[in-house]
Amino acid sequence: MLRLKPNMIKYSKQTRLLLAVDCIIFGFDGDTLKILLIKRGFQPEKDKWSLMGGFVQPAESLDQASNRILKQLTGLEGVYLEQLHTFGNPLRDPIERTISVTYFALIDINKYEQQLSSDYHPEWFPLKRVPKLIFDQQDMVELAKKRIRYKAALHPILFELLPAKFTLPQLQSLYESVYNTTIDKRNFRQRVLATGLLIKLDDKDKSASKRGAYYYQLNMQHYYANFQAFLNFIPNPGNLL
Amino acid sequence: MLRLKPNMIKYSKQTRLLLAVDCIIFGFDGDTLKILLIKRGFQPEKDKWSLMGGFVQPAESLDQASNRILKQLTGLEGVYLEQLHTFGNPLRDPIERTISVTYFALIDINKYEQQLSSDYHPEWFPLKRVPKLIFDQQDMVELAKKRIRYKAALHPILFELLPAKFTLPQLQSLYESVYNTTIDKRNFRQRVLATGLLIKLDDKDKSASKRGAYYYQLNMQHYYANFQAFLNFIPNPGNLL
DNA sequence: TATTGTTAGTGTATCCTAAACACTTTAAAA
DNA sequence: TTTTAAAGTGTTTAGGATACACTAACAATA
Repeated sequence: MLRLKPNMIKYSKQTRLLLAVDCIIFGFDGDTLKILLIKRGFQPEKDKWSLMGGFVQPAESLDQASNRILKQLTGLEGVYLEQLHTFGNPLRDPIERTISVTYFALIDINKYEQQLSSDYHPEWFPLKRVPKLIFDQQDMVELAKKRIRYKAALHPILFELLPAKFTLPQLQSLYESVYNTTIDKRNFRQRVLATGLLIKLDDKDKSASKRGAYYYQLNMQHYYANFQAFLNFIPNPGNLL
Repeated sequence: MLRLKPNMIKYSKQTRLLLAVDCIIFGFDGDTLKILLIKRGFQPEKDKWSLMGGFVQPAESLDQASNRILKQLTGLEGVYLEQLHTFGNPLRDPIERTISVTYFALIDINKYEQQLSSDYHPEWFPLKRVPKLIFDQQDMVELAKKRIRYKAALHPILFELLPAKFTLPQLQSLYESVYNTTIDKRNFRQRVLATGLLIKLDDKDKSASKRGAYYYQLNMQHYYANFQAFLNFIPNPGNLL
């Protein structure tokens, strides 16, 4: 295959722009869906609440950049991270035009809490009480909320917010808080167990009740095989691939 | 509100990158779903089949850029255009790192055919016979195919591919070709008409049969109101907003 | 040790939507 | 008039979603 030296040709007349990645990081504390914000460390808007972000470096892909940024703040690797949308309004950053590729992350909030990332003064905010954010980051958060609801209605992504072992009451509470609704316990258990995605364990979580609730874990085989098909809203999901 | 002069502060140490928009343009000729490709007009890969694209200009947003590019090629404005994904692999363009924000467009192929855009030597290719494309554009097309199938299973976007007046056999043929399947005529009509989205007109299209098929048009009120809810795959779609 | 309080866990009847299924109508062309 | 090709139309059946209420476990307390 033909290889060209980097400087043989250039798109010399075109403008070059700054490119950043911003992460909307979701966590679930057992009760409320939250996002993780930091105090911005540099001008402009220094010390204002902001998403965790950073500039894309010359040798890294966008996925790599988002993983690096997420790790910087949370210490976590290999978590669920998905590209959301790219924001490119010319005036969105008052200093200099900057394109922002946004990603949303779903993390196990317990794993995070063991980490230290004090430089950024991070704080979890319930989705209903997100403070004013810089630039157009409000829009980014809104879009991420929509996307997570949309996607979770069709695919089993919410498990990414729970520990490896979780109980059905925990899972139900998660769904209820994502969709801001209540679900009948019996129907919920029936549907979720019918997917074959869960493996019942022998031990119980006794932290939330005297009786204790059985732990479950994901059947990872089924999880990957049925990720597209989860709640069967789409007929013949194979056709969509 | 505070206004800063452009040069007061700059993110001076960061690398700036080229930013392009590429459009995956879908059309339906009554039989097959197709995409519109051009012969690339400059180096590298001059004269190879390529998506229609262009660099983002300093004063335009990403949406504006995609609309400009789409109009350049097709002459069309106000068509369905949706941001798809941003591709930013460092080596995707061998000359110089270029970020590509992709959009997919759904156009009425008949409106297009009246336009002239000979500079680009554009050609329609059935989705199953797309030629080799430059860079990572093959991936872009694959992703766009997935997205259109995914989205059309939940929202009435496929109407954007048809003329304002269309027949039910045409619509069914469109769905069948998007999902590469066959659908029972009676069930299809029942479901589609039950949405209340279609208004039956008095005249018929006699081009495809002796008997002729009644024309329908969209009820635009319902169309916008029910865009999120179309086929009711998602319960309480209001919750998703 | 009996009672109370709180959460976990379970089954069935009903309804509604999706799927399967075949014949009649229309109108031009032969 | 007969033939041909596509348009148009209803009903039955099956399966999944929804509604719904009581029992079990266990610790704390009286």
